[in-house]
Amino acid sequence: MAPPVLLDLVQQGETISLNAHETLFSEGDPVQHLYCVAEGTMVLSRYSVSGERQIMAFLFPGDFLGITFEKTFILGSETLTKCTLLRLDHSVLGEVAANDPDVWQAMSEVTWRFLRGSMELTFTIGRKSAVSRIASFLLYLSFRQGGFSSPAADISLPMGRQDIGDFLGLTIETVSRCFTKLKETGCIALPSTDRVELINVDALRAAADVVD
Amino acid sequence: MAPPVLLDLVQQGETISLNAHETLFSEGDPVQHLYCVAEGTMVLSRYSVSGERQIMAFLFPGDFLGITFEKTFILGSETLTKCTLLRLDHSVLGEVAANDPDVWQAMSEVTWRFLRGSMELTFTIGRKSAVSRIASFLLYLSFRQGGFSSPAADISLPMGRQDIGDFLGLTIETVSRCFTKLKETGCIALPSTDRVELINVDALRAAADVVD
DNA sequence: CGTACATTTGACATCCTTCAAAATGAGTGG
DNA sequence: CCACTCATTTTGAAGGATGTCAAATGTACG
Repeated sequence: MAPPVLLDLVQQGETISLNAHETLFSEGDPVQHLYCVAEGTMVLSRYSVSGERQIMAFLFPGDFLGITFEKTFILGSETLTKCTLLRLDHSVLGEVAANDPDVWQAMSEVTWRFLRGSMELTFTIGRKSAVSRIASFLLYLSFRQGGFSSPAADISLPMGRQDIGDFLGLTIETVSRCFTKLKETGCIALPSTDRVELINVDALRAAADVVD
Repeated sequence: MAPPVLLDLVQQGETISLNAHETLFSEGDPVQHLYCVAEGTMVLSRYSVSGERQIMAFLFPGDFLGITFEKTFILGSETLTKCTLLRLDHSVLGEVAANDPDVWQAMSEVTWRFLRGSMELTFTIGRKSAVSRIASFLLYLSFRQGGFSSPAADISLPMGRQDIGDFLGLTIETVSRCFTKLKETGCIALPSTDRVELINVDALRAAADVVD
């Protein structure tokens, strides 16, 4: 899934470790490194003046951070769990990219994947009810954790309810109520607070309004 | 604002004209051309299975369409007004880009600008009230129409209330009510249905929750 | 076992939507 | 130039979905 060219590159860099709920960089920090998540889960987010957080993306192993042509980060990044990351100096990336069009290609590919995700999120938040948003989110996690050919039926939730709410534009209470509702309607089971089993995927897809 | 390299390129192509409310391309169509809006206003949008429209961006003169590495469009495009566009075959773009890193650079720049806009929209829809969304939207138009150094105080609305609603995740009624509310609070004046005057920009900024 | 924190549930308020009707505005023919 | 018609916008009233506030339950960790 992740472009091999970039993986190769980033594996030449250093490995860094972070604990859960640490900040890797903040909005406005100068862009110095290209990162790749090796283990753990992170978020990219933006805060309003009043301190509200909008999570723009969840990042899982294989995802990149810092693929940008901006001088400063327009999003902040925090860990949700313990994480290990691969890090490459941006100047090195620049040098390599100047001589290797494949690197440009790969960077564009990653950027476009991110853009698609961003538009998907806009669509989800703009046009869907709370239950639909949660259902969509669970299907998204299912794909991310199992791959597109074999979506996972047993999902882990490395993020808390607050994080999910900050992603989908909902409050924790609403998130919780929607989980309960999906459980009651037989779409999912909740064996524990950080785990979801997809019981009836068709019904879940219908709830997410992605019927085809 | 628009990268000169791309403008030069696209000016070598053909000029096409469209009437108001025509479709330039639809979601899923093969990407064959790079377009640049010369005159008029357009939208990029996506439809849900139930036929609801989410507008992802408004396009004004100088904006590009079809800067993508995908084979097919992931968004559809429609005109709001009479438009003229400059069109360049994508194969030509590919050839030039292969030899000229400046073109890649410019394309990335445009992509990132679009991405920033997309995240701005996510933030607006996810975290703001109806009035805040409308206020933010008006400030956005003010910048687009006057430039960042001299935002316009007299704004034209080439889009209808439905379009604004489809952009901000609101109904036409709510959009209308918010306009009325902003008028009543002295932030704006509505000399006609497609025109807005910014009376009290500070108050509007406060309403938009972008105080700094 | 006990504390601290996250999640769930409940009751109520609020905002936005929905449905319906009135007002406004643009285009057309008399 | 004025009346007529159609589409769009505005306004009103009522309902519903989500947010807010508060309490209870559940879970992790010392």
